[in-house]
Amino acid sequence: MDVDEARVKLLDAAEELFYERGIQAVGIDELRAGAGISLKRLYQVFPAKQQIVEAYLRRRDGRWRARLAEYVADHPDDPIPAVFDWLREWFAEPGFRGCAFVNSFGELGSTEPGIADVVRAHHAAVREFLAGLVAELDVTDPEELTDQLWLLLVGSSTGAAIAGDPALADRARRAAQSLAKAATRENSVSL
Amino acid sequence: MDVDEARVKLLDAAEELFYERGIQAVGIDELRAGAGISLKRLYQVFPAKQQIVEAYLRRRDGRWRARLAEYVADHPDDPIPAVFDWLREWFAEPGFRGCAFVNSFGELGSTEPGIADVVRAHHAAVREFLAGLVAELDVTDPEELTDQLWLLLVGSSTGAAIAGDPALADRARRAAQSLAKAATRENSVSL
DNA sequence: ACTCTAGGGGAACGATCGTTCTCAGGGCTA
DNA sequence: TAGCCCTGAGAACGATCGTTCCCCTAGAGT
Repeated sequence: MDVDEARVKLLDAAEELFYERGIQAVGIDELRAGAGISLKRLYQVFPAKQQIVEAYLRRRDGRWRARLAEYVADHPDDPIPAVFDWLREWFAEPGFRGCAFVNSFGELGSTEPGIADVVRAHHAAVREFLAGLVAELDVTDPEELTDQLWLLLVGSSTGAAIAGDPALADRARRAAQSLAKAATRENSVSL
Repeated sequence: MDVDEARVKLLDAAEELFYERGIQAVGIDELRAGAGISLKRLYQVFPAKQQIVEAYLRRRDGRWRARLAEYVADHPDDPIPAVFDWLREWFAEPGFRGCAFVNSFGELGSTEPGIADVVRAHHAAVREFLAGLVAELDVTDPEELTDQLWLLLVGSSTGAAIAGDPALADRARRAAQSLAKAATRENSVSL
């Protein structure tokens, strides 16, 4: 087992354990056991727990947005509703526990600036993705609609976790469509 | 200093410290020092930290909803926009760090069932409050609009904390108005 | 004035955490 | 085969946590 393989196994274990139970609730030794590596290897790959946390969040950011982008690319006719269709699938996955970045921010955002930075970067990137979808539409205020879609995405992720109701994605989906329709120049002109 | 006074001082310190830095990051001794009471008193009032946490969340739930309800009652002409006006004021307060319940849920929701229960109760109560406002309107699907307003509330609270932008309340406010208008029976009939 | 008791300050305890250190073993080269 | 270095397993360390215990003082009641 070389360093690269250990890194992958460690991040796999970190993702599973940190997301399920929170960051501070998972100890280094549990991480080591979950990854099936030795403590020496672990500290060789990441010299401190905080770096494991940030690497976990960064990898999850990339994978999460890639999955979303892939789903949306597969539904080019209705990209914005597709976002919320994909969210609904995500909400219904076993072990869904809300947005890992929101959770991490609530737990450590005020204590560990590095974590707060990763969380802000993730949400900025998600917002940029949504901005790309909005740019395809002819809306009077793209920034406004982008932020509103982002609010629905964040709200439904968090709300679905707390209420335990994946159907909130459908509520958000219809809200998004309604807002998008109201924002289109075509619509406001025709009225 | 009697027990009741110690309880109040303790919850005041708990609210300030837990909200600012997270629950696990604040130790019992820091809580004791912040409240200005002795360790003996502290354990006389609450026999365990977990009970302090739940009492803190319960008191915050009541106070937060009372402040919101009072503000909305003072603006009877536009109750739903008033919700988001009040949110904007809250977001702009120094030390705003998002929804205490969302943060606590992310930190300990999967580990401490008692905390998860308080968080769910808070959000259910907020939803009920919004449902009362929606009930004043003549909408075709009150449940749908209630959930959508709730998503905007949760999303803007969390989003404003992460993005550090109180103006997201305005985005949410206009989204809420747009959704409410689109949902009214009057509007759908006139089209 | 003497006793009794409640309360404050803070040491002590046991558990757990992140991190470092020790040591034995096993594959490599000479 | 002998020496060497890297690794794995896990003990050890120092810090910190929640909680309990001890000791001393101060004030009320007789």
